[in-house]
Amino acid sequence: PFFMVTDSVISSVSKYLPLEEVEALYFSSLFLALQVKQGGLAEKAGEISKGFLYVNAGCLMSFITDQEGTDQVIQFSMAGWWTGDLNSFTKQTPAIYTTKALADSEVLLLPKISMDQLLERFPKFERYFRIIFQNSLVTHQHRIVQAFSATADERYRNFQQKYPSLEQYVPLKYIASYLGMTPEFLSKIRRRRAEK
Amino acid sequence: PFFMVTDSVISSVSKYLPLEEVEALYFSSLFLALQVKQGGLAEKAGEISKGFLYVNAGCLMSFITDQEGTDQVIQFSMAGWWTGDLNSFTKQTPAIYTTKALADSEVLLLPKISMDQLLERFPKFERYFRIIFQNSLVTHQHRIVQAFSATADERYRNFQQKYPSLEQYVPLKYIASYLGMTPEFLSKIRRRRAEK
DNA sequence: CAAATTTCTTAACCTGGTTCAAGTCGTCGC
DNA sequence: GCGACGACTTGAACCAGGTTAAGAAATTTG
Repeated sequence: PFFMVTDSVISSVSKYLPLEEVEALYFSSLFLALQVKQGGLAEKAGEISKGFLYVNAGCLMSFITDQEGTDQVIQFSMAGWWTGDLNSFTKQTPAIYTTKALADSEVLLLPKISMDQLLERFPKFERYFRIIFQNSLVTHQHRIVQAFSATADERYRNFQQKYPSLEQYVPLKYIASYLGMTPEFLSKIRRRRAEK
Repeated sequence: PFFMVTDSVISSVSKYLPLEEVEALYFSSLFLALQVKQGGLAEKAGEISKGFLYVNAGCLMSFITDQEGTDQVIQFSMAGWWTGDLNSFTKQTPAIYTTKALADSEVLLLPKISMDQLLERFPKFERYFRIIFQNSLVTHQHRIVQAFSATADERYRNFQQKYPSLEQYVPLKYIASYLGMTPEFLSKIRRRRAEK
């Protein structure tokens, strides 16, 4: 093919390791491209993860639905990020997260078996995933610190700074949930700010 | 030597990859064993991480000291766990966490250069760290969900269930901090429970 | 063992954030 | 083009958890 749907993942990997053409081709062949319409689901809570998800285009979010039926947003995933229920993927147990498209999106699905095969055949990819997970871990640690020590207002400010693009097309109620507050309170914060 | 201080890390690695003797020996040689007395520091905020830390014996905790001088506990680390300021280690920038021994402890320090050398010489170790980080990421995700959706009481319950051993020798005020509440409130929870 | 310091608890009061209920606005299907 | 639904806001009552200050236990120190 003259242009491939997997261009973006390949260049993401190439940032950390030089790839031979065979490796790149084999890697590419493992993915399944999925078109997910806005509002559509890439992964459902209760089902076993079909694969680790790379966001090629668009924007998704993962959330948990608790006993009372309220959604708790865990993360937003933009183009170039990996997403999905990592625990379900790793252990092939039912997922607790649902991953939903916030805009029409293209997702590349890397099935568990394929990833296992990849790592066996070309162990150098271990390095790529090691780095991805290591970086993600640092981000998660920061988020825990923030969750406990920052006020709702500070959390919102940091969010805006970190993801300026997101606010435009993600409904505020999801942002509120991601930041651990009610939509009503986020609304109050916004008004307080507008007044000054 | 007839018995080595690095036995425990090696067996941790062996859980995920079979090691040849040369590899094990080389790996062992990279560590620096540190004895840290109760209350002593393995790593200081403001200084650049001297290495990634493996807890061989004892128990430590990592915390941030904020502007007002209050400590916010990020994590406890028991024997067999890795700890330290991962961001400082990775990028060799000043640490924001301080890591302190809660009991007399033995810590194995793996300097950044040594880890880089290790991964270059024996790339199979990438796999070990990939798995370690991947698992840790799952744990961190769960903690974020909890931070936002569980009450103080629930968080304390989960903590007791997950780390039954810790409560005995960690001061309650640190547990309170780790769980994102004040020591006074934790005290209140404990009394409410005792009454029923 | 007594003094000093740290940890833990108690209680009164305060506040950031939630809940609930109502109302406005945009937008989408028909 | 209007009915209906979802997104956002407003306000009032309420509550989980924080703050402050003081005292009781426990632990360390001399």
